Amino acid sequence: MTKSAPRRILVTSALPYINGVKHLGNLAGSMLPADVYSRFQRLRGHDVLYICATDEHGTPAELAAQAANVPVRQYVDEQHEIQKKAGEDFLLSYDHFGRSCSDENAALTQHFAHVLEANGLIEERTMRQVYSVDDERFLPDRYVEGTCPHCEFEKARGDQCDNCGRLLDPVDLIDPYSAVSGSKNVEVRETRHLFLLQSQMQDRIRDWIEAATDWPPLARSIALKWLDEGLRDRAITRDLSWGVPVTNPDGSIREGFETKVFYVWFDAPIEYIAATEEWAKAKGEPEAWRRWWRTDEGAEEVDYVQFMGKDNVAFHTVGFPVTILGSQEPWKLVDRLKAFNWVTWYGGKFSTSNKRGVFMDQALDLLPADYWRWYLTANAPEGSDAAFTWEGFQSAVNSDLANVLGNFVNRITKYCASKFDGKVPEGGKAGEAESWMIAELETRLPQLVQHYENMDFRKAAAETRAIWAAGNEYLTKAEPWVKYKNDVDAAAVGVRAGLNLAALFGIIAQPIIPEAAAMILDALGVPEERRTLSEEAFADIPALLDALPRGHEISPPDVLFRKIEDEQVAEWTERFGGES
RNA sequence: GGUUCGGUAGCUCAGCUGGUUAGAGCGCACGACUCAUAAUCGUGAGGUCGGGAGUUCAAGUCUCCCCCGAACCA
Repeated sequence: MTKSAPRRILVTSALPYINGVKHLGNLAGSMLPADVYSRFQRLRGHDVLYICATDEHGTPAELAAQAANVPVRQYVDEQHEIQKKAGEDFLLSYDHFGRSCSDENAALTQHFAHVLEANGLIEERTMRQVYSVDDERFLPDRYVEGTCPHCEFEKARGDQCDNCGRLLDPVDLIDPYSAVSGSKNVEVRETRHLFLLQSQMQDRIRDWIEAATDWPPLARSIALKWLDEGLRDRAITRDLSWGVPVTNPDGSIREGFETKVFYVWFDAPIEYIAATEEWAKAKGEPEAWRRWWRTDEGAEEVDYVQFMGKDNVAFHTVGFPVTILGSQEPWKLVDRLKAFNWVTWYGGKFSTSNKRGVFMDQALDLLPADYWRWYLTANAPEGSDAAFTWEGFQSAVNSDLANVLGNFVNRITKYCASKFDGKVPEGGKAGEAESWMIAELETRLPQLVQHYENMDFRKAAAETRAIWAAGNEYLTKAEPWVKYKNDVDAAAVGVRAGLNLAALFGIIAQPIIPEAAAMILDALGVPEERRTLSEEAFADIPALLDALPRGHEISPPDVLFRKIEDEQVAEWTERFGGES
């Protein structure tokens, strides 16, 4: 048997913006699948580093702080803690949950800017931007509103007109006003900014993307589309106070940039690297991050997997790689990329600003994390947008978790407790029913592993469920309660296999529903070192049905999953406005 | 407007490079069982694979046109 060497796998999920607790759509489209994948690979025995962080810079953060009437720093501190807690409560197994406002990120962002400029990829240019006198600030495009020069729609945003759909330049708006304050006291001013000359990187990026043949179609097509349209040079600084200061290589503030910072678009992805530095420092090995990111220091052998919603694909396939490749330094680039569509909410989208949908903290007030994790994984928006419905959620929880898995564990452990003194029984010989079960596992377990490796999460969940369901079928075939009447040894085989199946079901459930899985495994007394999905663990499948030590004592767990009642669905539908 | 992705049983979805009677889960109907969270197991109900045309010995699976939906466009 070949024992494969542990791989080193770096996982990142798109950085949630600092502005408020994320909704279930955000969760399902990046953090959750990244977590499930990380857990799976750890259980395979690989060395996984899962990094995430809050994206804390930018105008929305400043304005939100202003609205809350607190200093920006305080606002982001508070919001970061809230999001960190929400992630922990959802059992997201980050190795580190960092912050893009860290010193590490500031230093690294400045470093990249210096290197890119030295390589001739950054230059200062003058641009014209709308300035709001009353707000005392330059307005980002979408914070300028006015009359569309094309269709005369009166509430066109500076970046695009919602009426005619045309892309706009905010300086072309008629009667512009500030969307921040409503003030019409705005004017166009000239301001100097750093531009990243993406156009010069066009060929390098195309070569790189065309070599990445195993990217999913969604990611590839988005990236190639951008390239086909031609990469544009882009301002990477903004007239703002909250962000990474623009410095010279010696650390002093760059002349003319005293009131400017880098644009979040530029510094946020760099935080993937910087957060790894934060992680390394926190664990007292300040250089440990380098072997994950520097290809000249060991990162060449790392598999780097990124998870994100489809809106982020362009930044990860084109924007960030321009920074990395343009630096001409040996940084790790993404190897595999998994993009998700949206979870929709009764015909529309989840929306943070409109408070549409269910948010992470609210969800956990209703039910434990595992319930949501299961539903959102089994119905992940992989192939297309996926509709969240309370009925679908109820059905997934009641049928898959309570009836198929929960009831299986319950029935076999209770029966063992009542007839075999709560001990894994001795005696008997495996027969036809066991052969059937083994054959099922021999085809299904490898498929399960393959689905995870392919990052097909819906299929992985479906296969997990099919294996659970096969356990119930097995018990029907083995029917120990019938055999018990005449042949206790024959019944013992079924109970023993059933208990071992329960253990196996807990083991394979761990990536998706870690809490319930742990309850099952604890109840059966499965030792930590056996809670693995490694190749060795699945090498001898017949042995899996007789793995628990005979005579070993088990205890039926408490109810693993409580069913969702129709009344609850009705109440939640009412409360969250689920019916449209 | 451009581009991309979808439109398959009541619902949610699988169906690589075209090839026997189009599949799964849920729901539904009927049956079985009783260890179990009225759980489980079995059987079934027969969907013009959005519409039209074409290529082919053969198309849900390729080509073209149309209709509907969604997303993206820095």
